[in-house]
Amino acid sequence: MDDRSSPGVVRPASPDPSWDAVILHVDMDAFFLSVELLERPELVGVPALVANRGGRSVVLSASYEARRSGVRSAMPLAHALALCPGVAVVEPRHERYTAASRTVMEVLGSFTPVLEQLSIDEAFLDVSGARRRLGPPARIGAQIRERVRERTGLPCTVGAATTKSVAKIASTRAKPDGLAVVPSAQTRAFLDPLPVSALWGVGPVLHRRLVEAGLETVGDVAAQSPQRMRRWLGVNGPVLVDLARGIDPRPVVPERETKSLGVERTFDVDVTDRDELHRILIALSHECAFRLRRSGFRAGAVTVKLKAPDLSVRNRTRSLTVPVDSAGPLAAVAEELLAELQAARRHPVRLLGIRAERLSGVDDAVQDALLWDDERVPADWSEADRVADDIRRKFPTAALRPATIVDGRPPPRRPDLR
DNA sequence: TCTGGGGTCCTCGTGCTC
DNA sequence: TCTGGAGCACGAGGACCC
Repeated sequence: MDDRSSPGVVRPASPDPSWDAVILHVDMDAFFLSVELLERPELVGVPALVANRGGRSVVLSASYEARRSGVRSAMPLAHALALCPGVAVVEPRHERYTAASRTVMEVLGSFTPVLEQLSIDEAFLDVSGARRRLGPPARIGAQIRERVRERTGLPCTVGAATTKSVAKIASTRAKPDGLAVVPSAQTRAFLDPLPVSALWGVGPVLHRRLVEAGLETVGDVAAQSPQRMRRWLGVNGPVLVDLARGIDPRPVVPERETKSLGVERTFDVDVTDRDELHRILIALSHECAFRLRRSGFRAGAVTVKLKAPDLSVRNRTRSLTVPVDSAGPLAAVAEELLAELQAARRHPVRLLGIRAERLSGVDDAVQDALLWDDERVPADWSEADRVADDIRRKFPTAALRPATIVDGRPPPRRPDLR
């Protein structure tokens, strides 16, 4: 979901674009909004965006008409409304996006099994094994765009190159609804004039450092010696030079291991009340635990995240002796961490989050638990959790919550925390 | 106009063990 | 017994991605 303009895009000059651009990057255009437009045709062609209506919400996805007014993803909604006063605001419906994403990935999987899903709306494909069957990468890219639109009604952009990094840059420059092919022979000519911010991994901080050092284009970085860049930027220095030269050995990896799983909430008004924070933390723990169980994971560590009104963030992590997937033990550790964070520095809370880390499969976790002596194993919450999960599956909209977070009941505070 | 939520990866400091 | 260095694990924080 990027809208940068597309100077420098190398498009196939002949019906047989280079055979070697076998890495394809497929990126859906303004994905969330495009899904909404399927049911809201009256918004086609007008400035529109997807965002929650909360006081501190940000733009999740914006139409290209809205982007012409300066609206961008991740921009505060208030800012977007000021830039584009008549813009239509659509509330997000994440279940629709997940379903659409599943269909898109099915389509992509029909072209090659070597498919790496990067996020809900983009993926890499390695089509080196599909060329004999389907033709050169440019033709495969065109077929993908056609098939995705047939099956879902959604537009997408495809970038093809010899590496993941260049394929991704190519699709970004070809948006929206485009196709760009960068054969190996044209890689340097394509990359050199681009701003250095086009490189994957160059965010605002590194961008500022590079520009201050006079390195404004990708070509500037490519001309540096890897040794000098290592001295300056550490191990990432030579990697950056390689990326700037179009060198990126990372393969397309079909399976990506989940490392952590978290839930966080930003409040419309900063929270100062301890009981309120306690209730929110319990609710977040239940949400996190539900997602752990649904994904078949247990957590080996818990992190609590606090954001202050000045936007500074602090985290605190604790390893668990036994991996868990129940809200009870998760919440108990989270409470301790929250108390420690607040003891170190107390302030109104803008955001509170909990993250389950060092994930293991349920079977691995059970094996681990057998090695521990009884008193180190947390109380068995699994039966209550299973019942709650069943109810949640049968009645997704039911408000099943622990008593501590039911409205109007003051939550009991654990005496040993603080 | 003012900065979400869900992630991954890396660096650095610290404490522990050998 | 003490000390210093190496190696490691862990925790905190930051940068980056979509």
